[in-house]
Amino acid sequence: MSLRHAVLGLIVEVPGCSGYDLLKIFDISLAHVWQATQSQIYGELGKLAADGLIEIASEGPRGRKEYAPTEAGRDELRRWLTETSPRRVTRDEGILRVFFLGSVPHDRARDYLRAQAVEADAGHDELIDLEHSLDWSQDTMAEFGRIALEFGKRYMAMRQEWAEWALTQVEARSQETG
Amino acid sequence: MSLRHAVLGLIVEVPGCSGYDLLKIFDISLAHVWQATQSQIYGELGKLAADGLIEIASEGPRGRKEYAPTEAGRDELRRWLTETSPRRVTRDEGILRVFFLGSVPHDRARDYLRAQAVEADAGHDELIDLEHSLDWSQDTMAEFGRIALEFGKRYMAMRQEWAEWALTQVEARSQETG
DNA sequence: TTGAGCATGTAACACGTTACATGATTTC
DNA sequence: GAAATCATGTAACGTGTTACATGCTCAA
Repeated sequence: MSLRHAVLGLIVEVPGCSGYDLLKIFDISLAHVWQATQSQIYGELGKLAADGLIEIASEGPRGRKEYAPTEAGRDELRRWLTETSPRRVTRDEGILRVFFLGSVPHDRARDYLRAQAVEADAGHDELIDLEHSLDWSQDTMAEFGRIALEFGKRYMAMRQEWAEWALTQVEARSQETG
Repeated sequence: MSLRHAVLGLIVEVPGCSGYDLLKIFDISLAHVWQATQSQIYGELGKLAADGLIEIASEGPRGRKEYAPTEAGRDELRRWLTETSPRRVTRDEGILRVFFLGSVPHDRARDYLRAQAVEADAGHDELIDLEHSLDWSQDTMAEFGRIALEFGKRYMAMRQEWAEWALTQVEARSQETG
């Protein structure tokens, strides 16, 4: 139930935010960590409110609903963080495809790995831009947000280096076999 | 539809394998790349066969069904690899939690990051064991399997280094604020 | 006044997880 | 003959995606 806790956590960290605000946070700050769609977010807000973990603190123009955590909600967030362990769910289509690159001509495999390197580089740039666009001095998530961002940067750099290394491996093999 | 292509790809690469064999391959070789459950695998095999991308090559004892790809199946695998791009779906509960570590006492946050470092190290060891247990000389996936494995090893190493760096950051901050 | 952006919600479908259910073969 | 392992399948439920549907407010 990570989406539930992602939404709950954001309501705790960003008080007074609405579903619409959350949507932007997911699209920008959490884009590389936990994706969520608009319908998931609104759905989860309704469930969290029904379960008494968050509540509508105020209503604004255009039907805007600003949420705040309840005490039960804060407790649940802490419980999740301290009494449960994250599970590692691994699904990486980019790497999955590598297993099957033997089914396509060598030059196609090389194209693929080159594209992977480019993608990783673009992802790295995206994170640098994000780093510059956020107002860290104001942000309650400043300390741990920076730590998560650093992970993203290292991840993208590693991925790019790996793809470039992989290219050298495939090219060496192409020479051998002709 | 990555699961579909993961199953199809394995039927192409490992001819004569059954659902049961596939299950083991997913649990061992693909554990860090694409998880799948038994019910997903059997379900997908049925759909792939119904769509004419694979077929039952022979039946063994205990109801065992050995599959082989059809020409349409091989074509579809190549089409997937060359004409579509992998999409990056990012969901990492371990990193998600980092965003909310400000909600728990500093020493709990440190415990969490320490556990992350230990987990990454264990994952690295698991991949080393896998590397030693596979018979690379016989394996049709040898070349690209090795490249994927190298990714896993770099990923785990990077993750461990990051968690250890994160710990130093949090510890420095603890000193400052008391 | 019109368009951009704010703001919420639902319905249908696809994908993934857990648990249940069954039975054959081999090995000790 | 009992246990381990091989082997397949389904049902119920939970999560995630896509598309649809609606309406308000503010600024140019």
